[in-house]
This record gives sequence, C-alpha cells and structure tokens, in this order.
Amino acid sequence: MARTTIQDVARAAGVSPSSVSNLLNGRTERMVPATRERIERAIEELGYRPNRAARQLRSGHTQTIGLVVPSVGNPFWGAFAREVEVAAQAKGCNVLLCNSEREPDRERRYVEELWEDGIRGIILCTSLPSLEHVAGSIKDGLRLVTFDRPAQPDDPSSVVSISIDNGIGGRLATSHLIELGHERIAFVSASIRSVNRSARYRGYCEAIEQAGMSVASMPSWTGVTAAEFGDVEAADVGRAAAHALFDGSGPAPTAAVAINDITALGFARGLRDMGLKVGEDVSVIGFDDIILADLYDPPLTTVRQPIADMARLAVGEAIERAAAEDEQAGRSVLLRPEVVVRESTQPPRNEGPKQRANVTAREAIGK
Amino acid sequence: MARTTIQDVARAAGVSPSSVSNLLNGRTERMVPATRERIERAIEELGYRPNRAARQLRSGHTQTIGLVVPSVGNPFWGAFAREVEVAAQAKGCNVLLCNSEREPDRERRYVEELWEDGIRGIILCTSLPSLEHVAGSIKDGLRLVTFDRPAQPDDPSSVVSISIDNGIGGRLATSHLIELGHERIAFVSASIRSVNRSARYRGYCEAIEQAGMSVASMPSWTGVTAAEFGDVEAADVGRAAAHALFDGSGPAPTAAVAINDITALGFARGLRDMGLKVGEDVSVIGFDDIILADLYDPPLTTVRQPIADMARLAVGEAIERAAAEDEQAGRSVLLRPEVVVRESTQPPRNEGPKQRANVTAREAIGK
DNA sequence: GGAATCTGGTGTAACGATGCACCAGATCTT
DNA sequence: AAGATCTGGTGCATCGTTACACCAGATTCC
Repeated sequence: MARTTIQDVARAAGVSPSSVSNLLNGRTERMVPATRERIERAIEELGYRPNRAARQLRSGHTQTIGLVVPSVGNPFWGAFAREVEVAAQAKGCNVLLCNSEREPDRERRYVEELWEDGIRGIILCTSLPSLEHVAGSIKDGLRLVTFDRPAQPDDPSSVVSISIDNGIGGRLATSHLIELGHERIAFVSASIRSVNRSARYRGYCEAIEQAGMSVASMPSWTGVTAAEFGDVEAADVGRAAAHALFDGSGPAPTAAVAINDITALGFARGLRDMGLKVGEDVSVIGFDDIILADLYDPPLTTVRQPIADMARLAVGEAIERAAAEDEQAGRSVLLRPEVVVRESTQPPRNEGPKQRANVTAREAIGK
Repeated sequence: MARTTIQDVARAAGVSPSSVSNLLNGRTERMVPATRERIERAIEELGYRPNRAARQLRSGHTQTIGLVVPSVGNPFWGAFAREVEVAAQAKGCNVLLCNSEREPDRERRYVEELWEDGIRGIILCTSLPSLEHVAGSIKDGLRLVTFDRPAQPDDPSSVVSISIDNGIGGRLATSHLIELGHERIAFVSASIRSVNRSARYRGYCEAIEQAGMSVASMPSWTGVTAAEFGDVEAADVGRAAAHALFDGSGPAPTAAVAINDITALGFARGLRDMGLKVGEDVSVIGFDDIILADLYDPPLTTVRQPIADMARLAVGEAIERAAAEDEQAGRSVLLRPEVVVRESTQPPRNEGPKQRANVTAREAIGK
C-alpha cells in the first residue's frame, strides 16, 4: 500500500525528482524528448498519481472548485450541480458541494471556509442584491463567480457574474401569452426583492406596455410578500395565489406568468382546487424548465435556462481566473433564455384565438 | 494575508506547537486546564484555522467524504445529496460530489481517485449486483458505504450497506392497492436486473399471492427490458407501458405499481394519452416520494424512503469507520419505507370499494 | 535517600511535491 | 582563446501539521 511518490518515479527514470515535477507541471520547454519519454514511461509503469495534499500544501491551491447552491434538493439546482460537475470533471477538477439554504450567513461561512482551504474557485449561486457578506474574502483576493444573479453596480470589480437575462425571460414569457391572445395576465411570485425576480417582473411589465396594455389594469394579488422562501413554500405561494385570484372578488386573469416552475405547479394545483383546467381555462407559464415541467399533466410551458452552457462558463471562469488574474475581471455574462412551448398555455377561452398552440414538448425542444 | 499557523498560536500562548497540535487533536488527557485555556484563547484571538492540506499530508486522511450518485439531476438523488451534505456538515466534514451516470466504469474511476486522495469515507450509490469493479480499492483498505443496494452474499466483508427494505416496500405498495379493492395490478419497470428493483418485484409477488391471487394472472407487459436507463428514459418506459397495457389486447389493469416516481409519472402521462384518468380510472403508486410526487396533478401516492435518516446513517458510517476499523464491519442496515397516500390511488371503478381513500397528502404525512 | 514513577509538556523528523537558484558542459562570439 | 551564452537539467529549502520519542521536575515507594 506504500504510495508511489515522485521520488520512485525519478529513480525509475534515472532523473531527479525536480525533472518529474517539471514534466508534471508543464515546464517542458527545455527538456529533451528522450528524457520526457523515460519519465512518462516510468509514471505509466508505476501507476503514479500525484498526491493532492502535498501538491496543495506546497503550491497553495487545489484542483477543487466550490459550489454553493441554495439546495441540491431543488430540481433546478440539482440539474445545475450535475452540469457543473460534468464541466469540472472535463477540466480535471472536483466539486465540493455546499447548500446555503439561501441563508446569507451560511453563504458567508461556506465561502470563507472554502477560500481559506485554498479552493481554486467558487461558484456562488445567490440572488442577494449585495455581496457584502463575502466582501472580506473577495478583498483578500478571492475570485468569485456568481450564478443566477446579474452583476450589480456595487459589486466588487473582480466578481464575474453569470445569469440568464431575466428581463428578456420575463418579456418572452409574457409576449408568448399576449401572442396567444391573452389580455388579463397575472404575475405570480412571492417577494420580488431578489434581483432576478425583480428583473423578470420588469420584463413582464415591458411586454405588457409594449403591447399597448397597462400593468395597472392587470389582475394582481398581494397575498404573500414574505421575505424568502423554500421549495415547498414556493408551491404554496402559487396555490394561494390561484385561490386569491379566482375568488370572484375582481376580474380574474386568463393567464399567468409564474416566477419559477415550482410556483407554476403550485398555481396549477390551486387552479384545480378551484375547478379550473390548466391550459384550457387558464394558461400558465413557468421559469427554469425543471424535469417535472415536461412530466406534468398538462406539460408545462416554461422559460428554459441553458444550464449546461452556463455551468461550463461558470466552471471555466472559476478555474481560469487564478491563472489569468485581473485580465478581464468584473465581467457579467447574460445568456438568452428560450420559451419551451408545451400544453399549459393555450389561447384564451371565449376569445378569438389568434393561433392555436399545438406544438408538443418534444417538437418544441427539437429532439 | 499571511496565514496564521500553529506556530503563531503557540507563540501567542507561550507553549510549543506540539501542545497546540495536541489540543487540536483531542490529546488533552495530560494537559492542565490553565494551559488549555491559554491556547484556546490564542486560537480565538488570532482567528486560527488549521490548514487542511498540511493536516492531510501529515495524517493521511481528509475531512472530506465522497458521494457518488447516479446523477444529482435526478430529484431523488438531489434530495439525498442534500441530506448527506447536511449530515456531513454536522460532523465537520465536506462532501465531494460525483455523478456516475450509473456507469460501472465511472463508479470505479471515482472511487479509486477519491480513495487515492485520502478521502475519509465514500458513499457509493449504486444498484449493481456486484462490487467487483471497486474490489481493488476495498482490498487496499477502503471502507465503503453503499446506498440503495442491500448487501449481497459476495460483497467484501468490510462493506456497510444502507438501503430501505425493498421487499417490504414492494409489499406495502401492492397491499395498499389490494386493500383498495384492486384485483388486476400491473408492475411497471424496465429491467429488473438491479438488486433493489428485483426486490421490489418480489415484494409485489408476495403481496399478491398472500392475498390469494396469482401473479401469473396479472396483466403484464414486457415492452422494454433494456439494460439500464436514465431519468428521461424512465418516464418514457412508464409511458410506453401504459400504451401497451391499455391497447385492448388483453385484460387491462385497474392499478399499477411503478418502480419509481419518475416511471409512475410517465405511466400517468401514458394513461392520459389513452384518455384515462389517474386515480379515477387507474390507480398508480410510485416509489421514492420525490418532491414532484406531491406537486403532481393528481398528487401521487408513493412509497417514501426515509432519506434524511439514511443519509445520517451513511455519513456516520463513512466517517466513523476509519476510527472504529473492523469492529462491526459488513453490516447491512435496512430501513422500513412507508406508504404516503395521496390521490393517485383510489378504489377501482366499477367494483365494490372496500373503503374510500380520501386521505390527503398533508394528513397522511402528518404535517 | 536513591530509584522508580508520574506529570505536563517539548523537539524534531517526517508527509510529498514544488520551483527558484544554481550548475556543469556544449556552443557561440569577437 | 577566453569570455558569454545556451542547454538540459539538478539541489534543496519549504509549505503547516502531526505524533513518536524524549525530558526535566515533582512525587511516591521501599
């Protein structure tokens, strides 16, 4: 069980440990091919694997990236975490998983701990408007990649942000409903305090006004404005919204934009509670395209985030930053989301439908 | 930014680095309280945090556990991964995340790599009948915890297995349907090759025979017996099964036990394709109780796995093994699953229902 | 009263890889 | 021909922690 070390390799190849180290670290400019081959053969034959701990101790950094998500229990974050791991693996890195439960204090603790452990890069999934809770580590030199949160004016300049363009997302979702002929469209969300939720709402407003309608005249509902919420609560919020919007106290909507798929699903359930049919009676569009969206009955129209691309970008930034330092700091990358049309959105009931949306999920995805 | 080391602490407390190390590692038997307090105060004041890399290099083991799941993109594994991280955090450990995609070769590569990196313990989520692909590492001394896979006769004796009792699960699910009055119950699954899938099937058979019925007379379907499958395919399998079972070519079932929730959801969709209503026309019960089960329309009755308890157990084994060595090796822990009754299971249509299942999800869960 | 034992620590050699400073020998300049 | 430069490497101190071996001084034993 004695580990084969760099010394063993050196001995077997008839060179010094330094040369082996040089090869391992790509300092091969001034190494004659014959030597190189001897070393490579020795590594192969002895089945040598570098010791990470020693490497890290000496060099000061890991081959590990930290991933801080609200909770991998949430299907969206689970799917994202998977893509991150795939992308990291492709670059020879491992992923350390952390669940913040959306608590700023946990985010801070995780980030500090990872940073002190010499983690190579950190992908922080947060939608907090301010990054001041992790400002300390950033000031000390940490290069942070935030996800699901576009850059803010007050962000430290070294932070790279990756997100979809939520404004466009909100606009696409709303326009889709408008094109189907809807004129009373509700926006369903709990607190809009987070930066991406408010951006989606802004997109919703823009689309409505661009269509010559007024946001003020839309059916709205202000039941829950609670601060933050988890997955289960997100569904409850949607359900409560449906109950409130269709209690007969005001003009009911014919369609709704939900802040995410879980809320959309809760809303759909609320509709069912009220004896209404999703799609036929009331159209619903969500955000994220989690796996359940396609499995739901009826399959849910939603705004898809290109998570694989985003994960690749985030991992790239997290790993390469250390090397490239400063070069292009403070970048903010906004990707374009796309609407995936399924069956939960249809033309409104007793109004002249401009077109019939009978695209099935699979066709829309282009599989 | 210069790291505060154990030396700094020693200097501040007026002791030797050895003493600080002794305190840090719990060797306090022969340390006078006054000294101890001085050291603790120094640690506090300097904000000292031990360097993991150095620690690991010297001691040979990490504060990290490896988690190998098929894919965190799958809601069940995502939820489990979250519980594992919570449990590990409570014990001062981090979690390194790996997605095997159910490929034996990836499982092997990950396990070998983690083990060579001195990872403290590994939780391998696999349902492969044999562990020979990781036998090498186990022979070298790795203590492995497998999850979702009960112990097998050929397993190396040092392996600890944690799983639900799938036989009981299969029996509970089937009995639930029988008690509702169903007499034609299908079992829906792709390949039964994996150990837990076949155990569930066995439970299904036992329940049926115990009720005085015969498995041979049950509607069955042998469309897909493909080897392994992923999440999307799992849904497709369910959907295809529904199409096949209700194509009029044989006696159709009035209820079905699906191998997991995703397959159940696919089956539900297939029923809808055929113009049938889940719950009212055909009852469906799944396995796992993923979050989507409760959000589905109608909410899905399912067999819940106690993932939080299982995660805690698995983490405990993975961490404590190193210390306890051999003591209780080869354990196999089987937890008891429970049926969560929701709305997808109802008494059969035109038959005398023995009782009406009008328990709602929330009541059944006991929230 | 001298040896044995106990108490509360300390000294120090690793753990394995890294990368700067350095160095022989060969080749090039002028 | 002798210094300068280049080529292809090597020597060695070092990262921060650990844990075994060891050691003074105090106490106990016969």
